[in-house]
Amino acid sequence: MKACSTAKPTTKADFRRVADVFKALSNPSRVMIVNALADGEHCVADLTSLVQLDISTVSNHLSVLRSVGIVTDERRGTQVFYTLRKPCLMNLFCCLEDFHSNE
Amino acid sequence: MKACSTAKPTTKADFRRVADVFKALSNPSRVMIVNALADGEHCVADLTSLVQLDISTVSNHLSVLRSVGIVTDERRGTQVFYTLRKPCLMNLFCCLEDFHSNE
DNA sequence: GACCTATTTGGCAAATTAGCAAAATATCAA
DNA sequence: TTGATATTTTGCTAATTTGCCAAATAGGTC
Repeated sequence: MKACSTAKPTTKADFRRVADVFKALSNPSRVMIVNALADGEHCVADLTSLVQLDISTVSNHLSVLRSVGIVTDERRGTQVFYTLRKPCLMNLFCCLEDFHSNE
Repeated sequence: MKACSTAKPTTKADFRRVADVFKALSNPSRVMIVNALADGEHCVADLTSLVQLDISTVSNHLSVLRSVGIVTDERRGTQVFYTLRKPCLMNLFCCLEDFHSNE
């Protein structure tokens, strides 16, 4: 409800950057991962058993999310834990949810 | 700030649907269009001169946005006016903006 | 060293992409 | 009906991107 604290995108580069973030979210498995991380951090193995893909594939998905700043990683021992860096994304999920059910 | 009124995505189809919406936003020109529509409706010709592409290309971009429910169209005379159907997207733009500038 | 977890790299086939041009459609007006 | 304007649809191209896995590599622990 509150206004933007910063300016809207204006330059070509701005729009590309925003688009890149959306592109990172344009894959079902990655959406699934983000959704899971909304409840708290998870290690790669956890996320792998969640999305049921090869661990290298999941690692690649995570690097896509990381590259646009959606998640952060933190190594703790032999494991790497991922955290959702932009919880505001979950509000978006709310906003989008009724897309399909809309008249 | 307020909680989700509906449930989070759970099924494979849910996640694909959400991902599809993001995919529609994964193109700079389409982001530009959505951004413009945030200020009010625009006809196709207006949007065409905004993004500087062939009108048929713009029309295709609009149909992508329409297909996932982000915009609606309304014919008025010979022109077709497009409206942003999910203003909540603009909140997201706010949320995303500082992605690149983040540490 | 052995062992576990995760990342990187390379490769592949398939799918998707953005764009334009030309043809088709729609609306209005003369 | 003819013509003008606005938009959409279709067909096509070339280029890019995709998701995935397997193998190799790296980092950490014991």
